[in-house]
Amino acid sequence: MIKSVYLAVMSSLPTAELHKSSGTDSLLPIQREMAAIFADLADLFGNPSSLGSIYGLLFASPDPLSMEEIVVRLGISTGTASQGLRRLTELEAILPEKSNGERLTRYSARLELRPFVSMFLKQQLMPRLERSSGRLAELEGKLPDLTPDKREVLAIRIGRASKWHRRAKTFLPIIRRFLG
Amino acid sequence: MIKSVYLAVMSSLPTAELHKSSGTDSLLPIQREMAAIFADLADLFGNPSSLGSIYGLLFASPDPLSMEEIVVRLGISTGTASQGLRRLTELEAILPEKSNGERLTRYSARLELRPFVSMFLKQQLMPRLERSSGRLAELEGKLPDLTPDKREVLAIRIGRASKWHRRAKTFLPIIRRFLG
DNA sequence: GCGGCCGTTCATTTCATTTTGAATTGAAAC
DNA sequence: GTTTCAATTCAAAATGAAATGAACGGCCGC
Repeated sequence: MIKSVYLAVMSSLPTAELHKSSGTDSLLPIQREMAAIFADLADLFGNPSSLGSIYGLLFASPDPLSMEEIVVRLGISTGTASQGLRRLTELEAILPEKSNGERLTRYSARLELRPFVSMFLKQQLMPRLERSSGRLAELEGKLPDLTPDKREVLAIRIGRASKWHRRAKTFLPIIRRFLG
Repeated sequence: MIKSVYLAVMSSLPTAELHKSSGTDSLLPIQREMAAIFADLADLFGNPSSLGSIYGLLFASPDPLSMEEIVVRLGISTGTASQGLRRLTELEAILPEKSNGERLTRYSARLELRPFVSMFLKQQLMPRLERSSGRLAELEGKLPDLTPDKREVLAIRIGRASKWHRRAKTFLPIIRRFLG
């Protein structure tokens, strides 16, 4: 039924909430748009868009927000918020802060891009590239089964695919340094 | 029911097919593995894995294959094969060849990586980065609505996100040249 | 024309991923 | 010890992308 974060926020936010802390109102449209922008980017990189929404909201929040506030502002469920906050904390994309005297944890966005990119490359790209180049290497073991003419062709092709992998792997650290 | 390309090929390939052209048999395990490797890579980059399977099969085929042969060898439907072949042809990742005198088209893999990477960057990444940096720029127009203190914080943050985008966009052409 | 084979299309199905929300946990306050 | 409230868990529901396959279109040789 609810089709987007935009609609969710537009429709589900009680007026009371809007005015709880005056001066926050004018921030909402910006937070909403930022959440949407980061949601897009998140799924561009294969993450659930809710991750991006949460990060985007925090990115556009001068002050740390509690999970409750995030749930209300984005119109998402507590389950999604809880899991998203955990994941973002693991990625070191956000910072949980136990504020003095209060029970609840508030979260703020880390503004550096480096940990983000770094984690993505190290956790998503590298392992998969390693695995597929390993499989390519194993494939060479099957070459002796083939007739000589086919063996020659396949040897060349496997070699070429392996070269792609090597190039990609040398590139990752460079990207990491440049964006960090 | 059928859980993977591997199982599909293992279970659904009639023995008759296996022996139609002798000498091709020993190639099959390699083609199967190559299809699986490329299927993984395809979805790593956000493409349907069938695209990767088809390309991988052709990559491990010394001679061009017809759609029918692809369907049989991978155990996929004609619909999937047809769409996959069209897309791969558009991406210039494979080469369709109308062989002399025969009605059917045969396909072979282009072995260069460049068109692949190039198309991916140009068609997938660039447009989305452009769009989100556009949205960020528009966001600056909403800054005047805010109180001065919040305005200052948000201006800095939007500026930072914009910088990320600029960096990413300058990087893409470099990657393209390096991998091409 | 006609017949038959390639290939495409698209409504439907399948499947994996993401989200939900109610029940549960756990820890601080009293 | 009990109450309370933030936060987590997880089975079930919703979503959306991909695959299916039967119906369709069109081209080629005859």
